[in-house]
Amino acid sequence: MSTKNMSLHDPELALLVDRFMRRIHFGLQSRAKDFDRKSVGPGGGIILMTLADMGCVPLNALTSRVARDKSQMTRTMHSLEKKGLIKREPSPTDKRVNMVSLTLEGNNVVHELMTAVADVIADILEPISGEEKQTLKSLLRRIHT
Amino acid sequence: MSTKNMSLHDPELALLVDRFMRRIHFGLQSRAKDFDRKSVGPGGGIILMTLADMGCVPLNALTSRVARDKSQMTRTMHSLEKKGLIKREPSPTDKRVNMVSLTLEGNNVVHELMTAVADVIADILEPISGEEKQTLKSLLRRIHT
DNA sequence: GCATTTATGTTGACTAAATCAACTAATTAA
DNA sequence: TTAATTAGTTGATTTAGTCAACATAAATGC
Repeated sequence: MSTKNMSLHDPELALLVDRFMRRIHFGLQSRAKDFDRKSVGPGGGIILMTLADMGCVPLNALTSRVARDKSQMTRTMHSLEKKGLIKREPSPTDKRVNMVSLTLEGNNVVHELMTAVADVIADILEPISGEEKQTLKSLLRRIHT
Repeated sequence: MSTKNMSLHDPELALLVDRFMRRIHFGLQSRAKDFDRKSVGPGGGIILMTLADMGCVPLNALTSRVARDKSQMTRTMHSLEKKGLIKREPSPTDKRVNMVSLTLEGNNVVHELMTAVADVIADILEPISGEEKQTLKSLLRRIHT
């Protein structure tokens, strides 16, 4: 209900962003064999990369960062744990919370994953200049604050 | 394998974009009751908005624009058609293709949807200036060319 | 023209992800 | 110390994504 922004055509942004994300998805799929994406599962990749970015954090912090339902998060964590990519340890200060972090193996997988993603994104961003890429990233970064 | 872009941390972009999209998703969900999102279904919204943007197009054009599998697209179309939001008519020049377009009812729904989306996006974009919003949109637009 | 190939769209079977409600246990606030 | 929150899990259900097989129409190549 905010009246602060009256720009008429903002929904276009949703379309553009969705397309962007799906293009990454498609690009990764075609290279899936190159880096064994199956070991991560289609939905696990972003979570692993986010985790690499965050370090060792309470599960609920990760959950809200990636904006997924907590119940689904439990299952994804379980699956990634079974594959030896993440580890969970109870927080010493609060017995409710689980601290999650990447294992060494997880770090390796994330590294491969990031290489593939960077590659796909480089292709997608091909129409804009390097400077513009920086602008794009810094704008998105500032949005999520 | 493109060597044209060596920026080291590009995967971050995937994370940022994913977060952006999920925040829209969440924002819409909380307002779902305001505009009867159920009539559209969780996945139909972007397709309807894209269709509003494209007009009357062959199904395969829409399919590749939204980057979904064609089989899933068939089902989504079927569902939206049952709800009276889109119509399909065989192309006169090519009997294989279906031309899809919004119905009047579909246009109404899209309008409500766009209002809601614009509202959510306005909130998400709150940290950046109006000029920067324009920059963001035009960058994304240029990427998808 | 006729055979081959390619493109559009549909169906079926299957897997993965999202959603929602109910629940336990630990913590905090009243 | 009761009541309300918060973290996380489990179950049931819905929705979406994937992949192969298929029918039909159109384009391509002799």
